Amino acid sequence: MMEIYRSELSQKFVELFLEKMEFTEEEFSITLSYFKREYVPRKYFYLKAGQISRQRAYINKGSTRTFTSDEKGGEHILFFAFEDWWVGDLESYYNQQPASVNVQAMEDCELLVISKTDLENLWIQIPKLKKLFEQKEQRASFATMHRLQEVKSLSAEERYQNLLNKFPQIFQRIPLQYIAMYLDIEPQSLSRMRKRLSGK
Amino acid sequence: MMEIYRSELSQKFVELFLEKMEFTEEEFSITLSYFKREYVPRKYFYLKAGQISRQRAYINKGSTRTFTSDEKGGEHILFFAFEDWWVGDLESYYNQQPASVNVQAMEDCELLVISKTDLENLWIQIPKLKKLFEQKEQRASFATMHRLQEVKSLSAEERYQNLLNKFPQIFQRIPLQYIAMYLDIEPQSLSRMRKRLSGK
DNA sequence: CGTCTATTTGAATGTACTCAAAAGCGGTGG
DNA sequence: CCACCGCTTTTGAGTACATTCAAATAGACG
Repeated sequence: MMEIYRSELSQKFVELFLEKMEFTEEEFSITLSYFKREYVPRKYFYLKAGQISRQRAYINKGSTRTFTSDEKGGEHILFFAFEDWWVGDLESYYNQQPASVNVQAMEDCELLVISKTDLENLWIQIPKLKKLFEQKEQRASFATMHRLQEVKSLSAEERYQNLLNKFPQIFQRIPLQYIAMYLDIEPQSLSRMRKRLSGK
Repeated sequence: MMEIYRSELSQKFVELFLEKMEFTEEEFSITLSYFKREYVPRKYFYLKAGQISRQRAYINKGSTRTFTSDEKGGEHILFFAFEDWWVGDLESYYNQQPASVNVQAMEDCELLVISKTDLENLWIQIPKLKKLFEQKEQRASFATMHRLQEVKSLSAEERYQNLLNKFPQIFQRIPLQYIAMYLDIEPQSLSRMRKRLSGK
């Protein structure tokens, strides 16, 4: 049995349970015992559209992109995700239906995952855990709404500035062509835009 | 006390509680006693950005648009809503913070509303009611995700076709200029597009 | 019937796109 | 260590399509 050690966990993961949720050490170690580590090397997929998502995943290390493909081969990035984010397709998870999105590692990823059945057992043992996941889902839902509002009301240039404000290091971790997919413009256009704006 | 009579309710509202949720007649009449009617004439606002949403609203009759305004005065429609839909700003409702969206009647609306405090009391009396609202929230969350995916991956023309497929009667109920805001194109462009596509 | 607003049509403009090629960068193996 | 290869980013030029500005038509409502 591959146990997950405390020392290998991100500080945020420990905080989440011990501080924010006020778990006892025992509750935390029970919880931890249900999680498994999953490594996803750069460019590999954690989830492919069409598959059924049977687990929840926490990013302990690395980054991912969640994207859809259109029939013309174009890819459209809905979200990037970094350490301390949860990723997946919740609709696929809850309805056990094919996922509509892909989740691909942008850097080598170490995920902490828990299967649907394990999680359901676990929150019988520790009821307040259910609240935690409901909270996370609500936040994810609000984030999706914010993203929709952003996409609808801001120009590509404004969205680019927003992204840089939120993640100033983004270009160190995510290649330009993917940032272009996030903004829904061509890499050439992003390159020109970047040049134009950096001269200010 | 303005009681709401069964005969004034849309069939869907009755079905929702009596059939889908398997309420008893008593549970249903308790539930109904908490709801109030609210009339919103065409062009009036049910909710304005900046206000705090303190209730949930069910559209018994009419239609609304949920939209954001940008600093240049542009308006961007996130959703239209018709009979049997729930509208509002959930983030504002749950966090008691200013709403980021506007909800405006596109036709004279009759809403069935329940305040946050009433709903909280009600679902102590009838616990399964909480499940219902959680379900509705989850569906709303998935709908937001679908809309985001649509906005990102389809062209204005494809989104127009989608809209027509989902609501063939849309032009009978929603003026062209608002459909243009939904598609994020200018009314002139929609007019030309419509002409072009109708000739097929 | 007249006024106000919404929609349609026309023509000119601009911005992001496409196609194409050059430059930059990273990794591998000689 | 450097030379080569593949891939990413940048730059250039021409094009297409929605936008803007402007005006004409159509519809709604008193």
